[in-house]
Amino acid sequence: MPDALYTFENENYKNAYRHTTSHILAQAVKRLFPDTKLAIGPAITDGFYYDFDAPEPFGPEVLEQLEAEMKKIIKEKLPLERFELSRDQAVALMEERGEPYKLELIHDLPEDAVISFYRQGDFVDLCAGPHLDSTGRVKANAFKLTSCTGAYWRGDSSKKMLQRVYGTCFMSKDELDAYLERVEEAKRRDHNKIGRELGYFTTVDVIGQGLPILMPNGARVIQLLSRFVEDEEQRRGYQLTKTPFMAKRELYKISGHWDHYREGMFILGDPDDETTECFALRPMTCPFQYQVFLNSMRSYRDLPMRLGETSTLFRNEDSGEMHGLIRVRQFTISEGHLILRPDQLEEEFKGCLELAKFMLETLGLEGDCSYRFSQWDPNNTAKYEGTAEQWNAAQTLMGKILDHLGIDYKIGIDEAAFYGPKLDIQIKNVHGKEDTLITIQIDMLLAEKFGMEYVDADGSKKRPYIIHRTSIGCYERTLALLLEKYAGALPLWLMPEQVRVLPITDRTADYADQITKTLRASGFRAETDRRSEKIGYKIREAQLQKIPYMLVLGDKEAETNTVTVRTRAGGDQGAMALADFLAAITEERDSRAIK
RNA sequence: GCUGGUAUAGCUCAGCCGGUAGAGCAGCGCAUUCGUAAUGCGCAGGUCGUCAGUUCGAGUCUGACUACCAGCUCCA
Repeated sequence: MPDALYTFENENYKNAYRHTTSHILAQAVKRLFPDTKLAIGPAITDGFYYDFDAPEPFGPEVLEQLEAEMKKIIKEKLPLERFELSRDQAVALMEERGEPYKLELIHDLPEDAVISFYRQGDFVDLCAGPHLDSTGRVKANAFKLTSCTGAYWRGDSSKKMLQRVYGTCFMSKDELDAYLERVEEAKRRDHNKIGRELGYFTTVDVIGQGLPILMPNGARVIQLLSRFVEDEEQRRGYQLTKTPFMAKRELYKISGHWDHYREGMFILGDPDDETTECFALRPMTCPFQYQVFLNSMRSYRDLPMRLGETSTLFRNEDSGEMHGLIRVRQFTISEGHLILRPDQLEEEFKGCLELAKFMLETLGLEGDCSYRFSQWDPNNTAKYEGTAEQWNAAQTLMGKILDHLGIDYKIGIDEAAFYGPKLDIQIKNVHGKEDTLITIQIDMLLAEKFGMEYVDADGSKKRPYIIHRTSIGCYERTLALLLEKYAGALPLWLMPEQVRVLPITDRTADYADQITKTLRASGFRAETDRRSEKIGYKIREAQLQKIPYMLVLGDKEAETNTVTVRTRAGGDQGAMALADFLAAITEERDSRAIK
């Protein structure tokens, strides 16, 4: 039998190994805290977890005690034995052992399901398996319990919150250490850390949760990104709009937001008093941009109408949801709506996708993204507008387009917008948590609600289709992911400060200023560091700030009218004529090169 | 919203059993004029997140609130 069978290269073996470790954890918990009830404990991407209903939450000290107990269980080399029971026997066993969560799981199994258990010593768990044959197979020095947090039973926030213990395990201590080091390295790139340290954003208690202040560096990057998007959209036939940040409640009643999204909106006024005016800050741009289309009678010749807006939105997220720049209550998005004839849908959808891909490629993020076809949940229709027929039609159409375009996607049930299915472009942050960066949505419902129509070639009035889309997503989130991707060393064209000019002595400070002036005249963001500090000190500071280019200027350079170039990644590059340096960085900037 | 954790100078962190606040870095001043990741000396900087409570006395103990972090749930 090939050795690879019993390594982590074998996905099945890895999962069985980690799943068995989770059982060892559960056994340790039962030994130390016998009143604890068991929920579930699967293997996951980076390890495993087990959910418990424990009388007391597990703190860090308890995790250490549990690790010690787990080592004992490993040493005992307990064999894992599988056995099957009839439904009645299974229920009786779990009742006897006092495991209400397991009883609920058994109850939900299909009538004809095989009900299997695994036993290791005094510990028995309802489990489909598979497992290793002995607890002794798990390496006692290559596992770690990483955290304990809350998690809802069955992922349902209306159900009880349990204690979830996360852990990881490998087949050697070296692999465990390497994994833990990777996690630490990822944390060092966390935008929430470096974004604050490097002056991209901050938060302030008195302003409130989810309302970050963009500092000069962050504001600059977002300005550069939004200019880039607006120019690119203009090139691709978009018209620019600028619509209000708020509207009367009546607008949201038409769009359906009042019924489906009220909890997510900031409302100004008493929403229940119909005798007074009530406003709400906009959580989306759609109903506002539709007014542009509605402004006059539209011909089939006017379509497609592509509307773009750098649009600030407000969403009243629950208090625990905010995270750095990734999840906030006010954000600005590259929003747009395309109003179309049905025959234009596929072509325009493709155009939106090409634009999104162009943006992602330019930023260097494309390789980190995955696609999700977000559909409604036919069992949860209250969340959605429209009929099953309308949803099926929209989703079938979208599925066809995605297949034509050869998009490799996974399906997300109950992930749709309330008005239609979405293609979400997903990306993971440094913690491995996935968020939507870009979304393209087909909407066959709102045009009807707003009475949008165009006059077709035969003179009859027709209902247009609408695509909702972003091209680069929302700027705050995109900035966060860029900071993480590049650990703060953004591509030259996006760097808030592109060149730092460093005179070695006061004698060359004026020459340095002259160079800075020339660079600025060519549109570069450059600063002179005129302080009376040693060159090593100035370089260190510029390096820590990830400045792409440093120009080190001493008497030699001033005399020969040259600049000595240092790059943040490559160190000293030697002396050259300013014109040559300028030509090189102009090319790098204008091509939006990723270095 | 839920679970757990955290909150001391701009930043990173000390501060014991409750007795009135400490360091390094950053900042400012002076000296230094230096060739590729930290020059030296000095100065200044804090209603210990906020509000209550216990106590002769609270950074330290208790409660509520606010914000931040991780996870859950929810979402761009």
